[in-house]
Amino acid sequence: MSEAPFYLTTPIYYVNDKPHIGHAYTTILADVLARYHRSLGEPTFFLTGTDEHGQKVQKAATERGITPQEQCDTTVVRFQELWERLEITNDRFIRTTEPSHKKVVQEVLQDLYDRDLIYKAEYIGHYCIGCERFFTAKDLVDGKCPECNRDVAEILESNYFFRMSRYQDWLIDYIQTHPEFIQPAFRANETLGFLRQPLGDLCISRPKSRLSWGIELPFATDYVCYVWFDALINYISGIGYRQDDELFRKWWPANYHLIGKDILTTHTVYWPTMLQAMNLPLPKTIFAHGWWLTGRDKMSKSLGNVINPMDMIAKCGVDAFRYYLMAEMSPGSDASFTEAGFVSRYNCDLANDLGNLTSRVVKMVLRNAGGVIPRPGELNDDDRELLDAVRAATREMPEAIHAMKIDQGLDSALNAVRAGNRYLEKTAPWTLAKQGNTERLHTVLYCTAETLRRISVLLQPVMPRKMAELRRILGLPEAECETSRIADLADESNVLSGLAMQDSEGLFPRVLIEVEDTPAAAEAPKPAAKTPASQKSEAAPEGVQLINFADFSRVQLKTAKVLEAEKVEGADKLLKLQIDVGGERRQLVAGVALYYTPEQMVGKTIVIVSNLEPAKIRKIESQGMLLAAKVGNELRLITTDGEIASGAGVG
RNA sequence: UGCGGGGUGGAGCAGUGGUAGCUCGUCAGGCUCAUAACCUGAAGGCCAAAGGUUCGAUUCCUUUCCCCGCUACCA
Repeated sequence: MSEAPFYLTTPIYYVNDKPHIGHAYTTILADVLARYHRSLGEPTFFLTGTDEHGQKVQKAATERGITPQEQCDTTVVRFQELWERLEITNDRFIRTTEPSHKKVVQEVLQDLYDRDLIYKAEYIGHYCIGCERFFTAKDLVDGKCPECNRDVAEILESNYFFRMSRYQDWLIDYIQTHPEFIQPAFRANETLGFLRQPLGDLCISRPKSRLSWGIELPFATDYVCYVWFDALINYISGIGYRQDDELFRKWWPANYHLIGKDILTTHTVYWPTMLQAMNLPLPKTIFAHGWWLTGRDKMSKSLGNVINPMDMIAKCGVDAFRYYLMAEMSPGSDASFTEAGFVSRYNCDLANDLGNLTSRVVKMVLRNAGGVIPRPGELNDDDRELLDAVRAATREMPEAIHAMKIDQGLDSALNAVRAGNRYLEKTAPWTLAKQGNTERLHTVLYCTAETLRRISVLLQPVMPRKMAELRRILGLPEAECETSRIADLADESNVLSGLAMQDSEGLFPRVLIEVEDTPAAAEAPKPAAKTPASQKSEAAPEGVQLINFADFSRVQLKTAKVLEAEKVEGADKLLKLQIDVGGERRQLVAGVALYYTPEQMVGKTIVIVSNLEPAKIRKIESQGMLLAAKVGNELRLITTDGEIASGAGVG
């Protein structure tokens, strides 16, 4: 087997975040990969950790009246405990507040500064006193604070910049000549698309007056290092860069940086240019995975549809949770997380196929072979067919792992399990027992047990606890239960015969779906529990949602008279209207410019939604919405049949 | 509006320049060792649409339509 070292990382998670399924998925994926590579006999190093500097930590600490470091120390355990619970076997957990990391960051900064790769520049910033926040010119709306719409103060600010722009052409060339560098391939295209625009220099500092919780710039002690520059360096500071050369040389460059697709640019643009500036080789592959969706929406806290990993673990256990995440998503694309899908996969793959196969073998060995795994006789074609199916899975699993197609590897393993159930059906050991055909019976029981043993090895990286339990059931010595290596499966000597099989309550007991299961609801992806807002009405046919009168009454429709109308500068679909609503003057922005000229609008009586919350369109406030009928390329205003006072209620 | 992703049998998803595959579901049958499980068989797809490249495309190219995310001149 390969002796090449294998180094992989997850992003470091922001310590102030609450762990959610996105964190859990990335980390479990990394853990599964790490375990597989160890299982294949490769020296492996798996790094994860937390990003602990920045505004949010500082703010949270201030609110709680503790130091930022204390804030980090109390929140970091949320990740550490979850990883322990999820059986994560990272070799190191790096925190960006560790002295060793800070030292490395400072040395890198000093080195780049000495080589004129970091420089100081001044620019105008905009500060909102009310919000206590800075904005760039681009952020402002009508020259005002985008948050509170108040005036902002212009402040001359200085910061330090990394000369990222000079690496643009080099990076484009590198990405084009290294197809394995950014995976999946379409993410490389995305990065190249980003690089078609001129690449600016990267601001890497914040004045301490604005942000004090960070790593001090060694050449400018009134500044701290800002976000990514500090965080990205963890990938090398965590394995001994500028601390232990031998260690660093052993692991760098990384085989994989696993990331979510949301932080693609930082990893495929910022980080490579930083490494190039440091004269370090680039990681072999940056792999961006997709997101877990519930129904149609991205899982996010703001949508309130986060599935708490812990909830699902409580239901079926950590191993099943890991299995589901790995089997259900093809790494790279998005996938849906539904409770129904979870339970279905658990019952089908784990309970019915694997758990049940185990149970069948256990019961027959206990009943028909005195509880001891028997010695096989001559193998016939059926036996060889089964063992070949297992060998195929043993071959396909490493291929799948190296191609980052874990879902397919698991499918191969499950195919071997199904072959086991098929084999029992074909050889019918229960009949052999009745016939007293002991030799054949023993051979069949042995082959099935051996199949289970090998499958336990193939699936151990995904389900470490349950596969250890399976190995215990097979009577393997305790020392061999917790760890196993695919690399050892090449040796096919008979290790099971003579072992005392242990009875089992059931490896994966079936679970019942608790959710109410109308046929339609079972088919459609279920929204996660507790998403009242997204639940569509169930009575309405074909997606039309019925509302009751009370719902309708909430919408206030009124007549209005158009007083003035003008085109919105730089927008070809919008008109800005001044209207009269029963004596009240309002401004309204309407997307009707393609159908009505401003002159046509003036004097018209229109119908508006008068209690719609104001919104900004093209930075212009719109206080309501006019009604119009539209089909295809035609649009007609809704107006009244004859004159009526403006401000009249419509209903 | 722009960028990105996607449209494959009832559902969820793989996949490949050369007879279209998996899981679930459905229907029929079998078995009874087993976790109301397991096994066999069947039905069900012109791989979104139209062009093009090719000896040949679901797979490559172009255009169109639809869906999703972000975005936007939806409000």
